[in-house]
Amino acid sequence: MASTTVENYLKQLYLEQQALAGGELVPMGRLAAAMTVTPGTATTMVKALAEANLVAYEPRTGVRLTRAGEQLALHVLRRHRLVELFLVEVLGLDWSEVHEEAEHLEHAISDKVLERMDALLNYPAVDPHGDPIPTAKGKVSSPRLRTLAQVEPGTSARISRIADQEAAFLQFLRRAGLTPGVEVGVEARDAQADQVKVRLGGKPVTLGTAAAAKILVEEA
Amino acid sequence: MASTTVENYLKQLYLEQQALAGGELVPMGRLAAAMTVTPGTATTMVKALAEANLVAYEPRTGVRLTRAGEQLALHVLRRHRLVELFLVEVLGLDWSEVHEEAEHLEHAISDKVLERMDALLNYPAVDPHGDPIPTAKGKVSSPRLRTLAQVEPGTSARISRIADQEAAFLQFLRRAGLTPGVEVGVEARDAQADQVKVRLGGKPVTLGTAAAAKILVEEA
DNA sequence: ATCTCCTCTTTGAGTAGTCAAAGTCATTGT
DNA sequence: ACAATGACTTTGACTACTCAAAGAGGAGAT
Repeated sequence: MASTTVENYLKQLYLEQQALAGGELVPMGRLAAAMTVTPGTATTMVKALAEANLVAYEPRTGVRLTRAGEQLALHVLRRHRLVELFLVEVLGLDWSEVHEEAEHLEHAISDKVLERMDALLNYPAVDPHGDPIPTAKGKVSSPRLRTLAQVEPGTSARISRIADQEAAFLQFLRRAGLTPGVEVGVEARDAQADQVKVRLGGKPVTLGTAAAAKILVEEA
Repeated sequence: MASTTVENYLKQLYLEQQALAGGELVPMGRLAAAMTVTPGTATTMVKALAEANLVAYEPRTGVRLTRAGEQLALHVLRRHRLVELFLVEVLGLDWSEVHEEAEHLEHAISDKVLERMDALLNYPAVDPHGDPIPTAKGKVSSPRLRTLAQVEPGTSARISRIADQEAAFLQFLRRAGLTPGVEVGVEARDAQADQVKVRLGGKPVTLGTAAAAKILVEEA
């Protein structure tokens, strides 16, 4: 069985790979930063993961999950995201706090309990942040989404996913009403002022480009 | 924060202390057996716990929880038992399998989640096996109960608690209908044949003394 | 009174994960 | 072309937990 630590490395590696999009290798520095360990620690760990055939490692270049590693990572992610939704839907916790909780629970939940939660939640497709929940078989749907910063002014879009788990950011979004499912109209975009102006249900909201880039949308 | 390992030692020590009843020290051998580690490992660990003022340790005699250690143990036990009940009541798991699940979850649940579960379950007093759930403040009610093996033939009693978490034993009890809350009449007791005959709702059941001793009852 | 046995403790060693700091390598700028 | 820079790897060391095996202590049997 994979230890909690191994599960975390694989999960983080999966997320970094996604962030890189293309088939590139994840540089060690990124992985080390994501895991908040020193680079030496990441190197040591990755060598062990490569030994176990969970990753392919190119020294001084980077690292990538093998199929086996990816399956394991997706299983961890499935637990994480189902737990998050469960905490919100069943226990009534706030959107902004479930990520931290799930970070621990994802390693302690058996498959049996996981499938019960899945059934109780009626086999949901996405977690409270709009992130897709991998299936038990390890499949994820990941539609290509644009960010709110890329939407042409004058058009509107539906928020589908938040690409940041920071509690403070999520609390801001909830207060602003910028939650998955909500329809927003983009009014103006100003690269110089680093701003995007949107309108939701009549109310205007101004966001920095960096914040808008963390809000993924489907265009109408 | 106490590690998972430390939490388990404290919890097990609490349970062993209870089993001993009197104020005696728990011998190292018992603790080592309960933790399924070698005696040397238990000695090492107990010395570390004593250093942290969680236990009082008398070399070659035994070990006992300090007040601080007991509070921590009760907090772990509270998590364990609330989780068990939650798994049965909310996720519909079987009585016999929740102990194992809770064994892992008890270390991953935050206070916030715990209190939500407590509220959702309407502040229960006992877990699915009839074991009392300590309060958040660390109080436990432990009424003096007799075992089914001690009940006088001719009288009847109500099952209140099962002092064994073995899945196979619990499955047997469920099939036999010997679950907490059930009223049984004791018909005969035979020390020589090592048997207790009971009747529940008309049906007769015969148990060995050892099994009957693991069923705690309130007498009518 | 002492021998025996069993229980407990000590010692030496190993695994998993981590860091600090020294060493190596490739790229980048001149 | 080559020195400087920054990213990565290596090395040595530490913590937490564990076991196997050798050593010590005490309680009962003779």
